[in-house]
Amino acid sequence: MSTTQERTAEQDLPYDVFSRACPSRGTLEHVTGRWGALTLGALYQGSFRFNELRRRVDGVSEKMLAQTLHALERDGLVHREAQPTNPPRVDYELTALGREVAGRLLALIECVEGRMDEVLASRERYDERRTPTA
Amino acid sequence: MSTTQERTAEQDLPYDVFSRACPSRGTLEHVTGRWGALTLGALYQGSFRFNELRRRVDGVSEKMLAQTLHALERDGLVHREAQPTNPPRVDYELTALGREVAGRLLALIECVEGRMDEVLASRERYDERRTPTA
DNA sequence: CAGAATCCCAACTGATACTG
DNA sequence: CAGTATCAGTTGGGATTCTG
Repeated sequence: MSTTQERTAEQDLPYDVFSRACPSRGTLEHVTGRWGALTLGALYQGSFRFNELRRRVDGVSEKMLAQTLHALERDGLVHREAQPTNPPRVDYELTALGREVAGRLLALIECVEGRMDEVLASRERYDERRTPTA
Repeated sequence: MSTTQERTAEQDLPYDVFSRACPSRGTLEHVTGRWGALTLGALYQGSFRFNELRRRVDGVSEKMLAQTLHALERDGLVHREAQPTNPPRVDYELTALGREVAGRLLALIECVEGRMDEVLASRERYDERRTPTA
């Protein structure tokens, strides 16, 4: 083990997502994953029931939404409020922490959406360049 | 077209990532995907060669890094500068667009990293609650 | 060094069906 | 309504090998 601690002079946060073993990687994936991101984005608008969310997040399956909500709840980003009525009613909403994270996420999403024209144009150029002219 | 435009009072961007068919979803996934996010984050620090990036993004395989860089280059977020020398030298850096996106992404990453203690605490509480006391 | 190509397993994902 | 359980198809992703 001659591994010298190659500190890359970034910052001194206790967690470093660039490191393979950091737990923040897992959370980041829950947040940025396909359904995690959209779910957080949807919940930024308010409180919703399970099937309301399913409709808002177009294309998500029951299974994936449940799984996503579990992960986000476990990470403390989403609060699950279940009423023991019949039929059952369960509401999901962001926690304070979740709202913070979702805010940054929304900023990112809006940034990407706002620049999609550039992205699409770039793609065309890229594909053209590679297309065999023959 | 009897579909009533349920405008959820969001904004009038031409792209809506919440919609299944929107191309912004794909780009968002390139950006937020496991390796996409870390790669953009790493490139925010400067220009790097292929293997330098591999070292910075701990755990990424050659294949995934190449694949990730292709997608980001195609989307116009990363610029690839290849010098026809021998041995070859290729540098990757963010485009102006890429820098913008990466900036928001970094804000998100730092937010998550800075709150990991809360996340970890939440996880413990959650797991405890579910653990059969038996 | 910078990558492309191949192989292959594991994980993600989506229907479907079922339960409280 | 709010999920869980199961199964099958697709993709993700790592290790290895090969090329310019």
